[in-house]
Amino acid sequence: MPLDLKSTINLPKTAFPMKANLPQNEPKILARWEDMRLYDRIRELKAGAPAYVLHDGPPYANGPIHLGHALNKCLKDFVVKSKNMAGFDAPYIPGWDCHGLPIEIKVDHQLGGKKLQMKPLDVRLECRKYAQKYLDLQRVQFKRIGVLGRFDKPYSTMTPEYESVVLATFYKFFEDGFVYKGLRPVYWCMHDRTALAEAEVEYETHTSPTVFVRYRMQSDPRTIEIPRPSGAWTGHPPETNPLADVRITKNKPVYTIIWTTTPWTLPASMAVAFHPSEEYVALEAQDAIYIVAEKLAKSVAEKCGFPDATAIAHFPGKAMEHTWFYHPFLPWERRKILGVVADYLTMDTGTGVVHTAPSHGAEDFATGVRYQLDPTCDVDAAGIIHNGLPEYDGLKVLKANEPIIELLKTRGALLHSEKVEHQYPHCWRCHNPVIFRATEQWFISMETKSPPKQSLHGAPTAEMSFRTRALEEIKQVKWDPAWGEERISNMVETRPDWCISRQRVWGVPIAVFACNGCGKPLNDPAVNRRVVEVFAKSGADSWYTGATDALAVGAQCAGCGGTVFAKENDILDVWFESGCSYLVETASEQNYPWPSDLYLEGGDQYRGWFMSSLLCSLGAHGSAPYKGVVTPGWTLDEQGRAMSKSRGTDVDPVDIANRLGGEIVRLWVASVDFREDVVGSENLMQRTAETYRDIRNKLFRYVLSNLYDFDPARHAVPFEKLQAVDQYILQQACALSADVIRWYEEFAFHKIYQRVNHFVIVELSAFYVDVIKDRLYTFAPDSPGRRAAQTALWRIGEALVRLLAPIMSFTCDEVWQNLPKIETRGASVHMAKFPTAEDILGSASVPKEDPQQKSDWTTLLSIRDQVLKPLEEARAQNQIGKSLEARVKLTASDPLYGVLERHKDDLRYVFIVSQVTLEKGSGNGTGSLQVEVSRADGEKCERCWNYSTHVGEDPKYPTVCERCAPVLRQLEAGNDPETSNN
RNA sequence: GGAGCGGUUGGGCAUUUGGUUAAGCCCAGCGGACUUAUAAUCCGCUGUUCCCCUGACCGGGACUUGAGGGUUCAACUCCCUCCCGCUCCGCCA
Repeated sequence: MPLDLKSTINLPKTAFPMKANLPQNEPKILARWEDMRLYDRIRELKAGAPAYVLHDGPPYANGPIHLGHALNKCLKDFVVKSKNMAGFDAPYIPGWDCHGLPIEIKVDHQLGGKKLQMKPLDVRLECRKYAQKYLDLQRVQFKRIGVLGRFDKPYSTMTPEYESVVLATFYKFFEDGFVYKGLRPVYWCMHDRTALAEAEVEYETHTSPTVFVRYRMQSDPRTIEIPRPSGAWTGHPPETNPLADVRITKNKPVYTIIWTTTPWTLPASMAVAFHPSEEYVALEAQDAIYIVAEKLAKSVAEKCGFPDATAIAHFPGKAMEHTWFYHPFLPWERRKILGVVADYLTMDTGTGVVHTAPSHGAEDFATGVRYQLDPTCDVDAAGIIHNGLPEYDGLKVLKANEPIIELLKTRGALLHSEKVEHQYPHCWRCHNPVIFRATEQWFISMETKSPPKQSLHGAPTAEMSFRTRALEEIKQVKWDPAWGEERISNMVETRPDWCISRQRVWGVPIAVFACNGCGKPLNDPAVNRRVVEVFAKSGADSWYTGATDALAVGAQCAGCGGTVFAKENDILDVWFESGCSYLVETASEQNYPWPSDLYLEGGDQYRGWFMSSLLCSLGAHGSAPYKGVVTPGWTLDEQGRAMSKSRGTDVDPVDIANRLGGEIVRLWVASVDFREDVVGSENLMQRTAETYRDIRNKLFRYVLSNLYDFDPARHAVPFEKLQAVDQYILQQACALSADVIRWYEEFAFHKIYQRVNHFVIVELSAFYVDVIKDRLYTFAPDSPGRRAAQTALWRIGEALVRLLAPIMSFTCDEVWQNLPKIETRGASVHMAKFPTAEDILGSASVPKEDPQQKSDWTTLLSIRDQVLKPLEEARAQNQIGKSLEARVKLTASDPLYGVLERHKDDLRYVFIVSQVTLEKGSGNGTGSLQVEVSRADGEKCERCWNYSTHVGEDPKYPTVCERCAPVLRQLEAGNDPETSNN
């Protein structure tokens, strides 16, 4: 009777496809999550659990997502999902930053000239549409790569609720006395008569005149103190003052020489700046002495026409601080020029000395603040100079250059002039050169002491400035990587007062009324509260409708007692808005903790969101809004350079999701060490897809395909009754699980990736699975040996599907649906918890690790390697083909022998050979091992392909071995495999 | 200017809290087994130079973690100097 032996083998069987078809299947899984309201159901499930809040930093809603977004969101998703599975209630509310200049510019472009005729309200409406369009697009894209969160109710900075909290936060600063209005230089377009932000400035080549101008020293050189702290300026006895000596003996006037490309700023010149620590020289020319930087002395002397001048004194720039100079053309009574030091001076061009016009440069302005220089701006919105000498008064700044150069000549102050081509800021819209111009802006002071009613960690703060308090708060936060603390501390230490006003339309207005009488801003808490209420109802647009006009009625100006007010037009810096995000979130989510547990954003946010969130929260709430801050690196291309769309080296995560799968993007994110800059490329995505296939097929598909007849409730074998190798692999899985769970806590996702990959490839696929195939396929379906192997596979599958769910969210949910049904299981893997040791081992009484067993298997695996090698040689000599054709003879001495003896029944399976004999060798204690390979004894069993000397002993089945014959008898007896107890 | 990262075998990614022989995985390459995970799976080889051995292979030994120093009984790991590559933030009179 020809028996179809193959049909009696328990071959793997599964509907879980090898090919994932992720681009097609992921959208279906997403639809299922949506239908079942997965996010909400997790929230319901977690109600009452300890909270863990990762607060989302809002991306800017002005384009499709790029790989940096994907990295950011996937990392957050890993954190949130793993926290949920670790037992926390970890919500995730995504947010969007919707106001601000980039959108307004884009909309301006779209509107073209039309904008000029439009009311602000209508422009705002257009901007809103634009932002909403990209919010919607990004939302779809984030979901596409598997990010799970409250996407149906995200936060957005352009909702009435959000806008009202922003305004309330501003008022809090305002009422607490941190806000002031003051002058500050900004980019200014004379043609469009408007302030420009940095993003609105384009650099174009421009030809400027450059002038070398001498400023005569007014101070008596003998009063100048020359410090010699470190001996760097030795060569002069400490008691003498070289400059004074020179002056006295030579009786020549002393000048310094400045260099500038903007002669028109000279009327606003208030100071000359020297670098404090660079070396300066006094050059003696024919009729004067000139002070310039030593490093530039030679080129200056040549250009200015005294090439033979000799250096008669050396001193650091610091020596010139607090000296006085005459202005080159303004009389002494009208303008006194102060000698100052500034460390931003460079020694590569010019003279090493610059003139300082506080109203026409950011650095100049900062220097001006330090030395209390006059910041008055005599240039009006159209760029016309006022209050000047007749030679240039009433001229536009660029037109004033030539007359001023002439004036310098007449006064004998001009030493040299030429034309130079350089990159100069231009207006993005009209392409005319822009200038720096000091205008009135709103500021939050970094130096204002906090009112006594506020406290910081319970300690009185009356004496601490806002800056100091911020620095103190920074210390309370766990910065990861740790250098972040130093970085943000440096920034807070050195940052100027926060300029929070913008002369723009698309944002939250600085909703303040100004007195018509004296111009003083009205700061009336009652009025402020009324405005917030209107904003909360109708949004910030209400500042531009009539809805808020009457709110100051009845108020009185604190300055002049006036009762008529006008509305301010400036809007708030968008960083102020996004900095309020956690204030907004905690205002609406009552059960949210303060501070949040984690902020996670790129390193560019130290200056941005990390800083503004810190300052806003400090002002409104008295402390930082985060306990921890994690910073991923930047995304680089394969050459290790910043990804660039123009260079074509950018990787589009949505494109990857559509071609390879969102899961591949996620797995890539998990594969990189995100704390450093990360490399992404098509190549790496392809490789990640390979890893994905390994995990999908070698792990999940293999597990599922061997559980088709396994019902855990009936068939699971207790740990004690598993075979040694099953116990071993489960204990390995247990160790893996502990590592993985710990690494989730540390956000060390790349370690999880590596470790899981290793487990799947090396421990499972290349070893365990190979070893148990004989049992799985050839043993009777319900035999204890087969059920034991199935139990191990099942427990591994149950463990890994949970452990990987935060990362491989799609696939794990797919696997979840295919695992044997058990009653306690939720509808999605994302509702489950991480496995415990008990879950994996199936027993609470089994130790997580068995040192004896572990060391035995370490030994056995190393012996396995030593056996595989001679098997390969035998194969090369055509002695055997498959390893089952072999018989292995081991001669070992202790301690190896002891290990082998303990596991002698397992050896043939571990080596996958038909027979193993073991002999004790000489050399006790040396652990020597000899391996001999020969052809297996007996004949090949047609069923299980092992070789046996007992093939054919059962006359009914002449071609099978002693293991297979009873199985066949049983099967043929029609025993239901499910109830058989072979 | 401020902050920071990286340099491991043909390519990519790991590991190394200073200590047994540093190298595991993937890819590419070469060779093989199996056709019972089958549009799969598994196994072996694959750093350099030099030395010993040999007819040749095989085998054995030494060397090797950007360069050079230092600390140490011991350095891939810690420190210093440097080279190369890169990033973010700021500045450019």
